[in-house]
Amino acid sequence: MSDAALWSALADPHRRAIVALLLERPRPVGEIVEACGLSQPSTSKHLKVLREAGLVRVRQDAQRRVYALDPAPIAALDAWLEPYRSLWSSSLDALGRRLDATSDDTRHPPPAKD
Amino acid sequence: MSDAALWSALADPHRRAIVALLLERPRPVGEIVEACGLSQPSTSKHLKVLREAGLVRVRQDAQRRVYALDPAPIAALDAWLEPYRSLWSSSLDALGRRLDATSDDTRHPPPAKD
DNA sequence: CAGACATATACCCGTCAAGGAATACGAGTC
DNA sequence: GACTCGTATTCCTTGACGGGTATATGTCTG
Repeated sequence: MSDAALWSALADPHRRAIVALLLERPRPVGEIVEACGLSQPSTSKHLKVLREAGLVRVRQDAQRRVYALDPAPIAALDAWLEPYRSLWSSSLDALGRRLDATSDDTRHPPPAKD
Repeated sequence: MSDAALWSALADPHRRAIVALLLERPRPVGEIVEACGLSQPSTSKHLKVLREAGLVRVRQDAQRRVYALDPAPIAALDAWLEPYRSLWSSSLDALGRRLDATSDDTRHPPPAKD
């Protein structure tokens, strides 16, 4: 059920941008507004969607509300595509080019997979 | 083409169901229609969306069109959440570093994991 | 070639989500 | 308490999306 909320929350590019922003560090709303170039109300509404999907949590700091990423739903996504992982672990060679073309930003050194 | 198409394609639960069906084995349209209980045209439209997102490919077999899963876009999804994986794989460590990065502001909150 | 079958497309409609403007709410400050 | 700042919520409009019915396209069979 909340699975649907997770997917529809991440379906929006602005919200994925927000999630990416919060991956770097928690941020107050104003900072997010500036970063994604939307109006403040729109940003707040996106944050509400992310909040209700469980993707972010809020910490109140005076008048500011600092949003931070909650890893659990993204871990659920990882669990979702678990059954599909075998599809490309078997045909890894034919896939390397596609992966290279689509991955935008890999700031991580060789990851401890599995 | 873009990963926007991929996300919006997978945002729909019916399409995720179709993808799950095709994970088991390739299927002709009629079988998919029956399985997800939609009308044939609706199913065809969903299949078109999945096709344009690169998630499925078609093989023509007489009058039938057999749809099969293409693993590449799902692998791209896997690549997308690669930067997030550290959030739960080494949960405490990563969280600690993120909270530490917060104190670049003038204040520094206690690391209240709640 | 006609007719049956499998799938795709066109068209219409209801619903819903996203965006902006205005406004309300809450927390600090004096 | 009044004022200000930061954020959330409401109202409204618009455009995209999903579903269904009807129809077109293409393929096989006789």
